[in-house]
Amino acid sequence: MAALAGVSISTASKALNGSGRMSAETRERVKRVAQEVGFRPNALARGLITKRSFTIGLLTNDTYGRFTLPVMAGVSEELVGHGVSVFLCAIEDDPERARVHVDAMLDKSVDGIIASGKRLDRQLPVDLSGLAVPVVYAFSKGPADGVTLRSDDEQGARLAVRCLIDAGCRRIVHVTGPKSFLSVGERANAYRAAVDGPPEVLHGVWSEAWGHEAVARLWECDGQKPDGIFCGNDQIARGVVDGLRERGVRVPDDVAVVGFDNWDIVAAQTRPPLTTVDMNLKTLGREAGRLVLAMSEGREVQPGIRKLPCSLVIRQSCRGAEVPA
Amino acid sequence: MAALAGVSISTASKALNGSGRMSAETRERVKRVAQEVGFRPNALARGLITKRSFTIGLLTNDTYGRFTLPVMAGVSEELVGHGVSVFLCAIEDDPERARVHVDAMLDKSVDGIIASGKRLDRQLPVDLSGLAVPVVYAFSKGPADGVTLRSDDEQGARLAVRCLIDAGCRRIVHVTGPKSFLSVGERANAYRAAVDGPPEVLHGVWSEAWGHEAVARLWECDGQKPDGIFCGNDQIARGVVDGLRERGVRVPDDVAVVGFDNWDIVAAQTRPPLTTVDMNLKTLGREAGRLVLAMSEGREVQPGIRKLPCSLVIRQSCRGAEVPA
DNA sequence: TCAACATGGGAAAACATTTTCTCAGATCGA
DNA sequence: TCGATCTGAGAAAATGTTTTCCCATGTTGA
Repeated sequence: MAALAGVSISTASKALNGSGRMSAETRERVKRVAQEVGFRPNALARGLITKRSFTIGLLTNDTYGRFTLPVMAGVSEELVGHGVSVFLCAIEDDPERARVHVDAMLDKSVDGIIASGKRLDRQLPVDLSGLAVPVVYAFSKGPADGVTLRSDDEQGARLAVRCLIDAGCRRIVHVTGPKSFLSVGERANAYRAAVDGPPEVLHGVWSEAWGHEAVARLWECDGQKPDGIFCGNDQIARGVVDGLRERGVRVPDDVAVVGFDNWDIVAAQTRPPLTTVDMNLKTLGREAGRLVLAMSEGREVQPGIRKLPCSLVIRQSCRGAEVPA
Repeated sequence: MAALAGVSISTASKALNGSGRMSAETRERVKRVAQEVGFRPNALARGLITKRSFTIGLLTNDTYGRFTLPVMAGVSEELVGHGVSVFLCAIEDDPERARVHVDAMLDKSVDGIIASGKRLDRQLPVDLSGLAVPVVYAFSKGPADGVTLRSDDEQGARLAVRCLIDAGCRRIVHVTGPKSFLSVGERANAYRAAVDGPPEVLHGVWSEAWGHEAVARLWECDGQKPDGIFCGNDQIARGVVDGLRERGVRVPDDVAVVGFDNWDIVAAQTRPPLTTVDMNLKTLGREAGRLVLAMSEGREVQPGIRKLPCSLVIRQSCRGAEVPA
């Protein structure tokens, strides 16, 4: 212990923490010695007395999917700089396992919990309200009086539609996922409001196959063909682009396409690579970390839903403002 | 505290931990009361004295990729049942951040560390040898005297080639990634040993585009065409399948294709869905959790590289034993 | 010169457990 | 009946910090 370098344990503690009273010289000396011997205070002992463990828990039911992965990375990155480590709790929609994880975290006196999921209109299979620790919901549904973070899907959809309009599209249709998803409804509403002509929304499932089929439906009926397609996610967009190519329709020259999610593996490998909406989930994770930290430090945080803006990643399936005027 | 129910604190502790001496009746009573009031010992205080925090750290530099995701889930699932929580440490190949994470974990007295990455021939950008806590390397390169867990890529490749042979293929080529990857060499070696005719290995990058190009090369030279293609990963396989379809070659009837990784989003959406090799990374994660737990409990674990078997997921691009004899 | 006060630093309590000691009473063998 | 052993349970130490007091000594003002 660094106290061997001149002062008592209590003085050393105060020196390192910037509390207590002592000469500037003593404080400096203690700090220097601590630095030299590489002293690191034991977080367990510290946590025992301060009631802060510098630890938070991240609950997620999305262990294979792509949504919470960037969220997790964002949380971890944001917090490590503050000395806070993150417990990863993978629950597979299993209430029992969730309970076990939450209990384990509470035993370890976590300073807060972030609940994260793969759908922002579904709750995790465990009730986190009434816990003694603060909870932040990130890309997951929370209670009405909770602190919730989510992407602004309407704004994202507007971005997509605007990009198509800027590219000169006059007849834009929306091919998207099941109506049961909240975000599907929101994106569709924003699409309807943003588009000039009469809106046309095709609902299906979140797959490439549905993208194919949607193209088939659009092209195999008579009537005017669209010159722009806004897709509910990148998988559908890929199916759409593939379907168009197979029909000899050129993307983006004949029809421009915009996706949603910026799922790199899909968006970048599509021919041509997809212009798509990015929900900035890593930023969302960082924000969740920031908020839960603030709450754990007793700072007041307004409950409610915070919508974080999406951004548009322009690749080649829609070139946006390169419109000829 | 449950000690209010008849006995002293020390007796209560001994009752709940099964240590010390007391009448069976007392022990039962304490346990029952603890259960009733929902008593949960404080892990910080316990860790302070027992030197076990029931906490391990998971270091990964693969925050977007698909490899450590299932590994992480496996670790978390395996350990939570033992009361152990897992610290998620996302380091982006950044030695500085890695250092910070490791320090934070050591401060919190983790019982062990699992180092996980996206390539099993690359070390994480931080030296974990000489730490006071046990380290397990999972899908990441470790030191020679370390405990390392990895997939058995040679066995996986044999599975793939055998499936093609069983499907009746006589001329099988291998389209794979860059030579610089250890696993590429291993899979190629196993392929060469398992195949009947003269081997042919095409190296490229890990992309669909390369799969396309490989098909172009194979079909645009004269000479015998392959009737089976073993691909280095699912993305290449998808490119190959798409390339074949565009040439009017039927899969699997004219040419059977097997991929590697079982990356669901790619393998299942390919037309036809890919038969592919699964590295069972979740199982690998569980095993890593098991090992690090054992080591943290002082049990002896043999250093060395443990290869875990791959399995074959049969979909439609190669139907295996449905060979007509 | 003396009380009042500021300054620097240490002693000890507190945190919630586990673990080692100790000790009174019961049991047992001779 | 007496020492020895066994049994059940509590007291106290220990874990590594932070924090609250407290006490010297020095300084200031009257």
